[in-house]
Amino acid sequence: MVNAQTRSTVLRVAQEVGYVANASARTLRTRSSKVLGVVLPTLTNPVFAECLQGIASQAALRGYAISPCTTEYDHAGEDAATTRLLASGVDALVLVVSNPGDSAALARVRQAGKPYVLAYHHTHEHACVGVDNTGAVRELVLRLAAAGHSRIGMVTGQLQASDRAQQRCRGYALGMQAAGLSPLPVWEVPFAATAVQMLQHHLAEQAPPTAIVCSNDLLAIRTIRAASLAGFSVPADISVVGFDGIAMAGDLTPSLASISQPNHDIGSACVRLLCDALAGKKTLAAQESLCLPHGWRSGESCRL
Amino acid sequence: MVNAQTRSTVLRVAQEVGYVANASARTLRTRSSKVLGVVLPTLTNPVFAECLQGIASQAALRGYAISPCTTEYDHAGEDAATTRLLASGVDALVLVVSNPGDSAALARVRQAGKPYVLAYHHTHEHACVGVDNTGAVRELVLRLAAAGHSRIGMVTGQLQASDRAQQRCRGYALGMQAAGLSPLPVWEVPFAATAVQMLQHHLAEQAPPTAIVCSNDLLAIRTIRAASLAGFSVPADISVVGFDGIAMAGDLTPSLASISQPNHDIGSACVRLLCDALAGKKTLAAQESLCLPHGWRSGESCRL
DNA sequence: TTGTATGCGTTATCAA
DNA sequence: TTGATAACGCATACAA
Repeated sequence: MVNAQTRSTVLRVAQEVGYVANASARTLRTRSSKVLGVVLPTLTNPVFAECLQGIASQAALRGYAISPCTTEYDHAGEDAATTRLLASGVDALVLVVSNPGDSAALARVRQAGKPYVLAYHHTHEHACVGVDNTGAVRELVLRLAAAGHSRIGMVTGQLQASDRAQQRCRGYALGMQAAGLSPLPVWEVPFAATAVQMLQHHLAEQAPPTAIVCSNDLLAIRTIRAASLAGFSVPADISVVGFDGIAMAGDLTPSLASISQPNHDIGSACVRLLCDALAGKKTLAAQESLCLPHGWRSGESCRL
Repeated sequence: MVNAQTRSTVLRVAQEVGYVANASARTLRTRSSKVLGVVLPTLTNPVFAECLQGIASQAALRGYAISPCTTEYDHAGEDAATTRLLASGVDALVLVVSNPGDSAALARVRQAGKPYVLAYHHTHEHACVGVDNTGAVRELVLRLAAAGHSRIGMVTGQLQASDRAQQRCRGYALGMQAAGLSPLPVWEVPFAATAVQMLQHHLAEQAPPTAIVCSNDLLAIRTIRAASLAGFSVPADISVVGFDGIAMAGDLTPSLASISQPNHDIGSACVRLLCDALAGKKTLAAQESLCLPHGWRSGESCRL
């Protein structure tokens, strides 16, 4: 309700003097920052970087800025990141935590009363967007078994640092059971570079697996390296499969076979849920959770 | 200047009611947000993710939060990111742009009068923290020549999207000249997945190079794939060297040889410069620029 | 359609 | 050492 004449004049002058609205003042007054907080374990794992791209582009579409924070897989880091974001006045949060069950950070967010959604998780206690980790691995193990593999192994990162890893290991156990095979002990390795040595050591066992399922792509890359160092050829001696479907997988040699997650879509779906909730001034219910379909990215690392 | 008694009471009550200072109000009043803006091309290239880690940890140490933004190597993206960060009230900026020479974003920052520093760049017009791109490649080419390579090629991403790439190509030219070799035409490929096909096509030429220098590690990974698809063995037929020294390089098979940059340190050095400038209420001069030493990460991909 | 006053939560200034 | 008051820049409600 302003004269077109006046409007254009104001706009022109604003342009001329390079006026930009002060976000802090606006936030203070409106009690809404138009910023979404994002809590991720790390950005050096491309999975999360890809997801963040999805978050960023969708947020931009809906007129929101984002504020990403990493926890480095650390419990205290999760807490620090959430506290900081909450204090900075974000309107809502996307989180990837170690374990939603015992997360102090999550409790804090919940208490703050802001809408939030967990990415990559899968629990009935919170609104989540992810894939069926357990089902995906179970299905893969069955396919490997059908292809003739009987000694199928599993490699995972530190289980306590990720409920996703736990679910994937569960899928391994279920798959082996369904295939009538006896599961091998899961190889749990640290995130550090020592993982390769450790895997190499495991592979030196008599009768190593002929197929190895890894709980993420970065681990799969290290498993391939360990196999190579141990004198095995991939996939001739050992098939290796990852989980995540990071973009780089297809550029590796051998190309990496992987259960792929729609990382970009997981991110954008999270933002969509949050923005819809914010638009309706509602908080997000666990019922709103989305289980997105996983895919299969075939690759030379796996004989199937 | 407050009674210790009063102080503790206030602190206790604040704790009890879960008081957290409102960042927007504080920023509005003090005209200082204690936030550093970070403008990066992308986070799906691990180089920048690693650098961001360095930025984040150093910033935390100095009591600053960070606000990262990606441009996706887009000129308009640079502009949008900078505008947004400036409006959001950051105290200073770390930037990685396509080309400092013609960057509208940089002009904007400069005009805003906030301290800023360019990461990975190397120019006398601005405060920079980076490595000697040209010298590093030149030196490598000489070493390759000394090892008996005479057909040495160069692969780069889109030159206009990165002055670093331009400087590295220049290093290639200088190195070939110094070695008394005639430089081959530089292979410039897009960031897209079609890069592999393109490289494969190039490699099908009669007498392909026996050594290829790539302007970054992601390209080197694709070059190795292209070589493999074209029927060449790395490094038996072709040696491949990257640039960046991303952490993952050592986990690949073959492990990737690379000119390594101290990505973490580049990030933390940027923050150190900015915080010192902020503490002294000064702006940053180009004289403050830092040229950090590059390294050589040997790897199986290169016969040297 | 335009102008004016008030308050968001904090810090800084000044008086007590 | 403490308490009261103004101002940061914006949005809103209301008056003109």
